[in-house]
Amino acid sequence: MSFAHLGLSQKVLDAVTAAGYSAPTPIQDQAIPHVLARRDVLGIAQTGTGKTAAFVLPMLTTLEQGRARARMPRTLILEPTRELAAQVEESFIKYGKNHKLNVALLIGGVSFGNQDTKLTRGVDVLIATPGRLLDHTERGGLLLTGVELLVIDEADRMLDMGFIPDIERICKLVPFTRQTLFFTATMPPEIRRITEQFLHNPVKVEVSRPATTVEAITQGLVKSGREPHDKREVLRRLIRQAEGLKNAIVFCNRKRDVATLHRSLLRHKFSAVALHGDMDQSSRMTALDQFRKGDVTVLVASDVAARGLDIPDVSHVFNFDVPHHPDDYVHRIGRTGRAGRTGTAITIVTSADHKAVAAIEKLIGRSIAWLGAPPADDPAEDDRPSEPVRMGTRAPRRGRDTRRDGTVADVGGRSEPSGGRTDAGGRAGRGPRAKTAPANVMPLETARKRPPRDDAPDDIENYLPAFLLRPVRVKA
DNA sequence: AAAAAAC
Repeated sequence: MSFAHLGLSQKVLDAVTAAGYSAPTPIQDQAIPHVLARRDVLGIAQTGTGKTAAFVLPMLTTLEQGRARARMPRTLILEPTRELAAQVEESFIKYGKNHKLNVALLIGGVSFGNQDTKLTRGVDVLIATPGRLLDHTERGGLLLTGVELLVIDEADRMLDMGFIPDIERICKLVPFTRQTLFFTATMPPEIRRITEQFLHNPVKVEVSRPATTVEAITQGLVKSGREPHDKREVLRRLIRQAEGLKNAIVFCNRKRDVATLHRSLLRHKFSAVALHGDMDQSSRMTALDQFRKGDVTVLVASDVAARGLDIPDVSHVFNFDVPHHPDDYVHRIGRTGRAGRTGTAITIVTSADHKAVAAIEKLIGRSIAWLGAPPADDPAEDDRPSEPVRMGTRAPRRGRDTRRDGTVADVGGRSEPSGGRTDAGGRAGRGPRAKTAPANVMPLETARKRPPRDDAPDDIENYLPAFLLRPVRVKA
């Protein structure tokens, strides 16, 4: 089997050969001839199946005829996240190296100016996330009336993210006569409805999911205490003791936990970057780039990285938190064990997570083995700072973005050196510490018969000024 | 229960 019989142009075939590919994947084999025949395609496939090239290659061939007009893109590709959009752009650059096509990326978080200049020059391929695309159309800088081919990628994820109304709006802005390529990993009823509405007599192309949860990935569960610092310690041991660890993605459920864990890992001298949706776009790009190139070993990420991201050679996935939705588990661990390689996925489980684990095991239809807790690899290992904490000349500001532990809620993925900050886990949840109440306030626990919360603030917030405890007369 | 995406 080769690419030669699919009907692709010589320019495209040359680029494919130059990229080192010789045989099409099943989805490429099945979809490309139909795309070239200008049929609508409903592709049921996940990332890792070669889905992107299945539309990029025939699009390049088709676009060799004709020219783009100002502000009227010839083709439009919709992606749910900025990273996926950028990934598709890279694919066009790679396979379009023998073409002179204008490709524009319309995503949020970057300036309008450059995007607008490109649109004015005329683009053959427009790759966009829905929000920024609609923004451009509303400003009048973009007309979708010339779109000959529309690609809706990762449709089920768009649904999860609430993008379907946007997608419906966009579909109404492009000509009825366009060709539509629609890709989804699953077919929930809402997606089925959309396909009936927007596809005309589509060819259905379905490929089995790549070996994700089965043979390619070794899965395991590891017990941990519930406190974040317990989990961080378990994670560090897992990373240090992992066999054949080349690089790893660590997933957290929340963005701020991504930021905290990232800083903690840096403090412990791990080579790590963070990726989540509250980081500015250039930091997101840099982080992903450094991880892809192998400049850093660990990517700490939210679920923005769980689906679709193509990083072919991730040896380990660690779930710092058990994902709330079992589907997310499958997507997360699917970042490893790709492209015929094997991978390891280890999930840190606390006593609060057993229901979520049961839901995951039910979904994947098998139980996941419990691995023994990793032994301490260094007796001195604990969650304290690896060097004495030097306080800066100014006390850390306790503003909106600064938490009790002195860490900042989001550093935009920049690597902060370890000095000068207090340890994120140094005190977190270690139980009550000796109180030194200011003379004029009464300890809260004296005032109320309630033990201090584990995670209660250490300082003034833990005390109630005495005057507040005096009885107050309220007139009825 | 959270994340993602527009200024």
